[in-house]
Amino acid sequence: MTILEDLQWRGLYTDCTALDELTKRLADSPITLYAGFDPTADSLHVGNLVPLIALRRFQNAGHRPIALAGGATGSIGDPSGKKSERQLLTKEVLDGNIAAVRKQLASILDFNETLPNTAQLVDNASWVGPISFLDFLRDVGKYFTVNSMVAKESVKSRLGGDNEAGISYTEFSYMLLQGYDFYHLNQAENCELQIGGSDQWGNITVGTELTRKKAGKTVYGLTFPLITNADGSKFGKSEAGAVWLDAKRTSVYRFYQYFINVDDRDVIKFLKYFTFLSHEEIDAIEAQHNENPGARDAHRTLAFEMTKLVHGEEATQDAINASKILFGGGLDGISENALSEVANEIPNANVSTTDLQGEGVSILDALVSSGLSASRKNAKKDLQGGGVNVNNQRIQDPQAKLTQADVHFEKYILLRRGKKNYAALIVE
RNA sequence: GGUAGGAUACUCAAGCGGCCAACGAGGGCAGACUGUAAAUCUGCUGGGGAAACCCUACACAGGUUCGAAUCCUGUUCCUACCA
Repeated sequence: MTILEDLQWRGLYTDCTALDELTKRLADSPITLYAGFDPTADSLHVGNLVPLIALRRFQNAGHRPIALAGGATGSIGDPSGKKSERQLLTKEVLDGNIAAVRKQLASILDFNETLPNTAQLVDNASWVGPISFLDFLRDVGKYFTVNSMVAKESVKSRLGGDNEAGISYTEFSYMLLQGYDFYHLNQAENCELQIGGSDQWGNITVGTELTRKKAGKTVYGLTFPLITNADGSKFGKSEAGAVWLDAKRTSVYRFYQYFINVDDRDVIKFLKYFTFLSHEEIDAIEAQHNENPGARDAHRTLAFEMTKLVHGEEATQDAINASKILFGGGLDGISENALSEVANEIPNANVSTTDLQGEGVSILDALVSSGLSASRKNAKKDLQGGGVNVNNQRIQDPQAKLTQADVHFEKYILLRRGKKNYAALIVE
């Protein structure tokens, strides 16, 4: 099965600039391809994984992937899929973001230099930066009519009668920069294919056009569908915000839990999108899932594979162990080791022994300091609604105090809000 | 530049000078049912307080009034029509 057939089977194919030609080209010999990542934050999030993993799929198939960190394009702001103008990032923020994102790109792709198709990281600021505005207008701008640019979806949606948000000249120019990247990579690295989400179609075709017009060469564009959740919510967002790849922003435990909680209707789709499992393996999981969805085997596999890919095997095992304990029943008979492991995986806060003695610590304060509730007021409502558990026992009295009696192994108190939000108080 | 209209909580959106911490919808959170799923039903959704109640909020700054999200003045920003 070819790489394109694999992508199609996985539902990762939306469009291609010239499918038949690309199919032939890929069959012919290894190709160099790239995908771009704009450093809009100091970490990638799970939504960025599709193109990144796709690069890896190509690499596994013998092709040479280039991950582009958009130091230049990121400073402009991509209008694609945005309803309004974006806030520009400062140079310092951008530099910090690029450094952080680079590391994450590097963890998914194989940078082993002994490979003939070792991955490569580039920053478009290195070639866009030196170009003068005048040169850019003459060498790139000249190849495009405003008419065709205005017709792109990313621009059109900002010009429509109802949407008066408008678009700045800066963001309008974004597509030219991205198009120039493709041309540059074709010249410098013989890159012949750009991949990206379907919202990137317009930007990608600017690149294929520019390369054809300027260099007389045919290069290809390939897009994936945008990931959607069955319930209409945004993929990659949890109640705590985006699900980041950086463990400091989204703990490994939370990352694992995000995938455990995926809607049944999405789980097989996501296995295809995100994992490197074979078709046979996925088919088997799907059969099992349809047979007995309550077993949640598909979810467990998805969460395991994803967490392992991003955070490594060891951290994943810790997250799984913590999940087993927290969702496996009561705390009775739990060992000190197990509890301590759990306490370190989930959000935690400290309390002092002296505070627990005598009067004790107000349950409300504990909920707030552990981050489970936004305010005392809120904590009270959670409490009265029956959503708060201490050591897995429901507490409803807002006056309740935590004392030494609640402490396990002289060190831990386990708090829970709702069904799945845990936090640990660590006594010191 | 002229004229008219608008700015309300996460979003949309209602709001008679007192009964407005502000209708309703969506979203979110929680409870029940479940499988850490979906659907459904119920409650909650500014902060402090055990509570009575207090504080902060309806673009910003002032004013009228016993009392303002609601009336007046100025400012800023948006929108439509005209130029």
